Amino acid sequence: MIQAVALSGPTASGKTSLSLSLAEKFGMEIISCDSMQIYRHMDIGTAKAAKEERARVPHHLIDILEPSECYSAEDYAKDALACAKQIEKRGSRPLFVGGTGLYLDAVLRGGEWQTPPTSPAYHEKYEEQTKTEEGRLALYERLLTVDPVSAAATHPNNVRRVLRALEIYDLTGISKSEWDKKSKEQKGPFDVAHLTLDAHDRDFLYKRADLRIDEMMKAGLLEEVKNLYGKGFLTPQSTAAQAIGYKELRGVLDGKISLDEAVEQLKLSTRHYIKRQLTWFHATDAVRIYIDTEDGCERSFSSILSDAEDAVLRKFPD
RNA sequence: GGCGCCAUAGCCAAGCGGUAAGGCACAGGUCUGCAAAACCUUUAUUCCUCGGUCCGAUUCCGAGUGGCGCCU
Repeated sequence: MIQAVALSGPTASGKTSLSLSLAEKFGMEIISCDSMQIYRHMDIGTAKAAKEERARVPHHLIDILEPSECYSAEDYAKDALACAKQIEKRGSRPLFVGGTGLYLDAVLRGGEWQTPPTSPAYHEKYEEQTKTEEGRLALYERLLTVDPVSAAATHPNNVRRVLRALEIYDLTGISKSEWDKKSKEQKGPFDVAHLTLDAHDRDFLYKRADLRIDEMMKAGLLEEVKNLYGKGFLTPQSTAAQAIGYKELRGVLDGKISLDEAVEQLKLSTRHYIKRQLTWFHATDAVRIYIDTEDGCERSFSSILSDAEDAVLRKFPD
C-alpha cells in the first residue's frame, strides 16, 4: 500500500496555497488531480499554480497534454498511479490535489478490475439515434434487458451513461454492474489521508470565486482564450473546450454575447460547479477542513494549515 | 391634463370564466471514467389593492395604486 495524502475541495477554496505549505511541511510531491490543468496553454482560466509556486514543490500531471488531445479518468488513474509509485520510490508521499472528484476516485480505487476505455466511435454510432425521444428510449430499453441493475441506477435521459453501460456490455460481454461489483470488492493501492476543504457559508465560497474570476479577467483570460482558438489549439468538440471560462468566453470572440454577459455566465457556471463539487466531496469520508468560521467569517491561513497538518498526523503519526 | 397598454414566484413569462404552463436562478441529489461533463428532484393554497357580477374570477366590470408609451 502506498501511503498518500489527498486534498480536495471546490474551486476557489484555497487548495493550491494550502497544498504548497502542506507538501513543504511533510516533504511530499504534488500530483494534480484536475481534469483541465492537465492541458497546456490553459493557465489563467484553470488557476494553475504559478511558476514560482511550482518551483517550491515538485508538481506532476500539469501541462502534460495539448488541448486537442483526449483524456479520461481511466488515463488519469494510470498516469497518477505510475507517478505515485515513483514518488514512493524516492522516499516521499504523493499529495493529490484537485477538485476533480471522479479522477481522485479513479486513482484511489485502482486495481485489476478496470473497465475498457470508451471509444468515441461507439458514441458517434448512436449520435443520430440519441437525437429523438424514441431513439433514446430504445437504447434504454436495451440496457434494461442487458443490465437491469445499471438501468435502474441510470435515468433514461442520461444518454451518456446509458451508452457507456451498453458499450461496456458490447465490448466485454460482461455487464457494467458486474464490473462495478468486482471493482468494489478489490482493494485500492493506496492508504490515504483524505482532507477536503469546505465552507459553512456557501456564499463565502461564491464570493471568493467571483473575486477570482474578476482577477482572471484582469490577468488576461480573454486573451488566453483568443489565442487558444486563434492558433487552433482548441476545437469546440475537444474535452478542453468544456472548461469553464473557455466555453463562456468563446461567445464573446464570435460576437454572440457581450463581455459582461459572458463574465456573468462564467460566474454562474462556476457556482454550479462548486455546488456539484461539494455534493461529491460530502459523500466521501474525507476529513472536512473549514475555510470559514461557523458564522461565515474568514479563517486565517495558519489555522487552516494547522488543522490540515493535524489531520495528516492523525493518519500518519510518523 | 387626455388617451392607450401593462401589473402572475427572486427574475423572465404563458394562461384570459372551471381551480396557476414553461424557462432561468435558488436548494437538494446522482456519479466506475468525455466529469470544469452529463443527468435527476424540488420550488406561487394564489395572480398589485379594494369593491361588484357569477355556482365559480388570475381571467369579466368599476375604482384606486404603480409602471410604460403616445398626444396636448
